[in-house]
Amino acid sequence: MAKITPRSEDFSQWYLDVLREADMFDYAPVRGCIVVKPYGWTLYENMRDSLDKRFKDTGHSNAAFPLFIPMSFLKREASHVEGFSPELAVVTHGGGEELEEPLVVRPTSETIIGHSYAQWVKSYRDLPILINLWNSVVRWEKRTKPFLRTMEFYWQEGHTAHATHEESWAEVQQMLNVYHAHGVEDCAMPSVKGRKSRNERFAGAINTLSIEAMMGDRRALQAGTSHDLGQNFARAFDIKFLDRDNVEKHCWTTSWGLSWRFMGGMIMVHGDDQGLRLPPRIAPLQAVIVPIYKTDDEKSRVMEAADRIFRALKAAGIRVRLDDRDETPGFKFNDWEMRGVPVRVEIGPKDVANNSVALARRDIPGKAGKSFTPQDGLPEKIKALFEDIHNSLLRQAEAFQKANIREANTWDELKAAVQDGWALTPLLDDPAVDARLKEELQVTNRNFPFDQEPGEWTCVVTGKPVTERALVARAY
RNA sequence: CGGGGAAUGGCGCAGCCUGGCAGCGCGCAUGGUUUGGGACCAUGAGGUCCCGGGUUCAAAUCCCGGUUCCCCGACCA
Repeated sequence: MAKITPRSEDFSQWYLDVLREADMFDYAPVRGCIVVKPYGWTLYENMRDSLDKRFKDTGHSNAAFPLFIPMSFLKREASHVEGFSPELAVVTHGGGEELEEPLVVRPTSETIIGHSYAQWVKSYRDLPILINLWNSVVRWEKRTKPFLRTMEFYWQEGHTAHATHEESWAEVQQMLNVYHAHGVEDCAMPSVKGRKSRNERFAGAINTLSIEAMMGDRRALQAGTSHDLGQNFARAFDIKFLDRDNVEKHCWTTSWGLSWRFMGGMIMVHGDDQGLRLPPRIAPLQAVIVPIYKTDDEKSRVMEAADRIFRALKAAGIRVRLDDRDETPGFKFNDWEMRGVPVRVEIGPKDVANNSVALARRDIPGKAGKSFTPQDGLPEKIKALFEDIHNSLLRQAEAFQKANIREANTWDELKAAVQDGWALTPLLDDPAVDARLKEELQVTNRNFPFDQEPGEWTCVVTGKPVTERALVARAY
């Protein structure tokens, strides 16, 4: 009864099968848009909440800005409008009448934020402004895939304004680190921090940083980006302040975003042929209890114990469900495995007699992941198991990533390396170089990783001397 | 937006070529037997055959137009 296509057979189909079987989403009647079902949305909420806490911890506050942006706002920053115009949704009519000025459905909020910041900032005392938005944006995509690329997507966008470039640049780096830590610590998802090539920069930025994660099919996913906007938007929107030296100056602004694509990425990193494997810290359900019985007498004894355990786990703060559905245990095992629940607690008549339970961990399939343990101290044991599972998922993902990044110091080595993995290769930061990678190898420069030894290298495309290497891969 | 595939009950599909009662498996409902890795039997419910037009005595089937999904390319988080 193979409901899920094996990953090795067709990774893309596997991804869609998993989302369906885990009850994450529905297709919507609108092209490129999706309905997120409770299980999928709860997962998103958990990721959102853990990220939101990190934003608050670094001094940011949430706010809300309009969905509609006057077309003229977008046009104020030349490269910004040039970058986004092909994918804008534009409202031309309202209340039955044609609008004097079309309204753009926000593809991102830099411009309308800029308008407000210009009013809010008068003095260096007003800085920095550290604001984050949780919202959805619309980009008219040609080709979509649930969570990874949808026309409307939910995300957060941070927008900050600073008095100096030193300070804004520190913010840009800090938020990239926040994204990376969220991946590693909340989602057990490793990624590579680095600088995007000029060609891959955000429209209107002077520098863009990214974290790149390796999916289960070895393709790269840009999981989060952080932009140094320099003074481009400050100039376009007149965000100026009077500094200590009584000189009027333009602000330095940043923006940084992470979308529900990250969730799709996490699924593609951890999932296996049985379905989802969710990291405990963000899983909608961390544990599920499956009662096992034959007779009514057994049922009453088992359910009594199962309910007691359920209450104990819940009281300990564990997100747990007692699965009392009228299904066979085997069905429930498979069902919760598809949904990626990290820990399963099985309790049957023998366990009631022995004051024990069977614990099964999702990260280790089959009997190998099963163990019998006393009921006493179960909440603590399960919490410890969560840590184990988190670390095990992280280690597996890290090992996979490491094993599939190869050094390539010549064009031929690059060509070979990107067939089934990533290449770390000396590359000149030049749009023409990026273009050639795309044309000839269907790969892109993901980023120039920060964590590398500077050296004397020769660009594999141009033969020119370079001091750093880039990660090159096929990407989502 | 270019090339290729597809849309039939909740899910997966057959039927289409060669027009003639809309089917199968899973799921769902009810009853019974079951239950430590996707149980079984019986009975039953559930359909604008993606949408619109055309051809025909008759269209899931043929023709035209459109929508959506999947895969491969160009663009993006």
